[in-house]
Amino acid sequence: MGSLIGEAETAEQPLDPKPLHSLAPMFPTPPGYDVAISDPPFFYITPIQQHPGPAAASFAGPPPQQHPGPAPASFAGPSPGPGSAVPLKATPISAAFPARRLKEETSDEDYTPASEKRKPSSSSPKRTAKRVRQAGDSTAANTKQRPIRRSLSKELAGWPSTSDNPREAVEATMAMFDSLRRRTLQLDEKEGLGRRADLKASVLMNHNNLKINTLKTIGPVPGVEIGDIFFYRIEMCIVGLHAPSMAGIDYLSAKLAGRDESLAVSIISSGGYENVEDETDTLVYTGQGGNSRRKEKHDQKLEKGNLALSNSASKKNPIRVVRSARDPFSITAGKVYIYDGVYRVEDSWMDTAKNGFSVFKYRLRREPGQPDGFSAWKMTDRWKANRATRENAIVLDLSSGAEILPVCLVNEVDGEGGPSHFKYVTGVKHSRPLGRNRPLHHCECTSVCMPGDPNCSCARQNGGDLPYDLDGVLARHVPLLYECSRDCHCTKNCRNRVAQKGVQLNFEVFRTGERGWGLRSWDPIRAGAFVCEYAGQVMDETNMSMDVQEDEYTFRTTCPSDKALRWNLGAELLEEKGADDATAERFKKLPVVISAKDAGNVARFINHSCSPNLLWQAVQYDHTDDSYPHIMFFAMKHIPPMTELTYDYGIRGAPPGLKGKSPLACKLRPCFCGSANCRGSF
DNA sequence: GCCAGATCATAAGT
DNA sequence: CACTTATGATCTGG
Repeated sequence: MGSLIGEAETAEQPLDPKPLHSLAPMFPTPPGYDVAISDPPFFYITPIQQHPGPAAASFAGPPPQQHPGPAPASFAGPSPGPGSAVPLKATPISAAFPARRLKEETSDEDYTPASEKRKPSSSSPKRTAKRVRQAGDSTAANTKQRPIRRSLSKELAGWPSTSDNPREAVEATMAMFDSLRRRTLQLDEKEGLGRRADLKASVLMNHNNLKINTLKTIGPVPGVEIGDIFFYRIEMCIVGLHAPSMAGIDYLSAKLAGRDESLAVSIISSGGYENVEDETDTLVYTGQGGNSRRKEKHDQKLEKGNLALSNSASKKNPIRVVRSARDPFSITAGKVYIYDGVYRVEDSWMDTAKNGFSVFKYRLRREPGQPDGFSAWKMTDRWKANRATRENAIVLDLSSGAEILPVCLVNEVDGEGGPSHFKYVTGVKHSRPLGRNRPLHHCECTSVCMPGDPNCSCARQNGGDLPYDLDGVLARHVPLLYECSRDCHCTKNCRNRVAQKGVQLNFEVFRTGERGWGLRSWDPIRAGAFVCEYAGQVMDETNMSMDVQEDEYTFRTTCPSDKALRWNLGAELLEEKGADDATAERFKKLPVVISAKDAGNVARFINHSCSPNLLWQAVQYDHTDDSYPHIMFFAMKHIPPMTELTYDYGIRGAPPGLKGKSPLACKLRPCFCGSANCRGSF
């Protein structure tokens, strides 16, 4: 077997000295395939697609350069004209489901929720804090598909295309996927069929042509940046970073590559094999196969991904590498995948695994000059293990012990010694007692609240859904969210107690370039995860006199931004009713104003961005005056460690179309968020 | 009570 | 079409 590798290397030796781009024009284009060549070292190859959605039609070269060749035009087919690149216009979602009906064919009419089919014998559900799962799900129930009736065409007008702005397209695609996934999970759990919502969301994406970058590429994928994180393998398929849903090695087959050899394009090091992960610029990767949990173990063969990697060892083409880590906030041993840029195979050999069978080994070296990816994780891991190792720290705990985890204060930019004095508090203080005359809402659930329990009054208060999943991830942005209160009979482990438990992240307040102090986290934050509350003094706006200076430490609700409203897009598409519920009308402007000038928490350092990664969610649990809820921040997208946290401050003063305008028409401040769609001021 | 391994259904490719 | 690849969630046994 070892000689096979040797042969492959020897056979390719004559070609080696040439860089890939000089080889590229020599690739013949097989019938039925288009090969487009851009500047080195990237080229794009695809079979001609039957569904020439804009993803294929408008596919451009790696940013910022545009695709030079005429090849993309040949993908176009009946593609929409410029400016109308909406894949779903021609594809109503009714075509999307049922994705694949299994044997017991059911129509939407005779669809019965599994909860109604449950056997009486299984009526004693296991209720533990950790394994909260509806008992009695049958295999038959698991084959059911949730019907989706709405057409996507209306909602997806203006859907970003990869050619307009690849980054925006990737973010929108990720947001859509996770919104579909979270809502699918929330709905399925109620019926006891909450399995693999990630795959269900992916099928929906696929059948609506919502996947992007479907052409396999060598080198970077447009819009996917080094350091981007993913919480499911399937998320990387959807944005074209790594096509196989399971296999760790993605490659261009010989036929697709238009040559006599396959080439590896992407690998995922997910901990299933004995890979060497210590270094951040090299990786020793084990080939695939022979490791099945279901069948007998055997020697690895030089085929498929292994063969492609061996070919890449002699071709030296760039290979995207995804590393993985344990998700620190998942109670079910979830993983985080981190895109770490491109590597090249340096060496390959055969080895014997611990189980005695032979495996292929590949040493890959990271291309120099790329931004930090996985190495940032190693850095934050070190700081978490020993906070004193944080360089340029001014204060190791800005909260002076008020938070569960210390808040570091660092300045790597200038000579500022720290923010002006304030008192660190973790909650809000009201100037008058609130809703004392009404009893707190509460449920009678024993142990923990369960999805689908018709007797849980907290679920009823939240429109029949528990708002969070088992990991505390928010399913949807809602006008007002009710967590379980101190009068609820459930335990502190109930999944409906999330934001009330306070901050669980390792934060640091840091000096930004142009925006004063900012906030970021040493931990990864997944979309929907709770970040922090806006703490401070709650002001009564009606009594607020004009001379009360509104400053940078004042939180004021505005109508949620478009981005925050569109966070629910996927969820709305799963509803049988219209998606128009999610308009600004549902989110009334609240009178609550919070000043963090004299007293506050980390939230007072969160800067504005027109392209934010946080949204605020009104949450109630400790009083009954719904005009003055807690203001809780949640992640709108997956946020890698050390990324500045921002939210959209909204348009202050009297934005057009908004009634009940603020009496404090305050001066607009210039915006330095630097995003592509920056409004310029806020 | 915890963890490794078993079990199960699954997507997207060859 | 059969087969491979291995995930993610839960279940089971030591």
